[in-house]
Amino acid sequence: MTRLLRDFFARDTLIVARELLGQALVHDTPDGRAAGRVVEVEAYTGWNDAASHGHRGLTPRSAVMFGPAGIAYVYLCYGVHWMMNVVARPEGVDYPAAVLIRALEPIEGLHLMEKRRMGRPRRDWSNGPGRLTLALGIGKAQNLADTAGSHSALHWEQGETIPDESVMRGPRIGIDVPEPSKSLPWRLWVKDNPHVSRGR
DNA sequence: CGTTCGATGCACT
DNA sequence: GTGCATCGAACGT
Repeated sequence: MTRLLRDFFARDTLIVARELLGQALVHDTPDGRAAGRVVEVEAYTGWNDAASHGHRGLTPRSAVMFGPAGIAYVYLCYGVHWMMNVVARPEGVDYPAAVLIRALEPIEGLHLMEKRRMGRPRRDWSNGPGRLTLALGIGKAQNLADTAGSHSALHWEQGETIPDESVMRGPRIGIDVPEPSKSLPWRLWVKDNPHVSRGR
């Protein structure tokens, strides 16, 4: 198994988002290991991205998006759901950027994932940003974790390469559209994969 | 199948 | 005080 290290994340945000498709997100916990293949992501990047938490400048919450690539940005949404991002940006630039992980295909620790998802059907274990964090046991404690460290409990392992013809792109989900930047096609997913989120 | 709507914590104004 | 990068229960087809 080959881990994805700093160099992978220290590149253009859209390149990282594209290449994250097909890679494995792995979390080792006292309960065991659980892992899923990335099948859906969203990029949030740059000063002009009005949908990005970094858009309004550096705040206590968004500071991580201005920091080193490979660090996890985990935050609570709607008071209920934890969302996981990974900081992705070339070195030597100063804008905020991260990739939101929106859906995984379960590949390891299936028993553990089923337990964490309380017996729901397998297809619903990790087909949404708030669901995959439950399935992998990711929460507040993983915010600021270094996913690119060579011994990190939360990390990435090299998976399959998704061919260009299987990569679909469209507007990001759950954001209002008035600002032009919000309709950018920065949601990427694997074509026809049943574990992609439904989107509302 | 589909749609609606309440839950819920916290960063930010 | 306001507004979310959502989910799942509950209801109507």
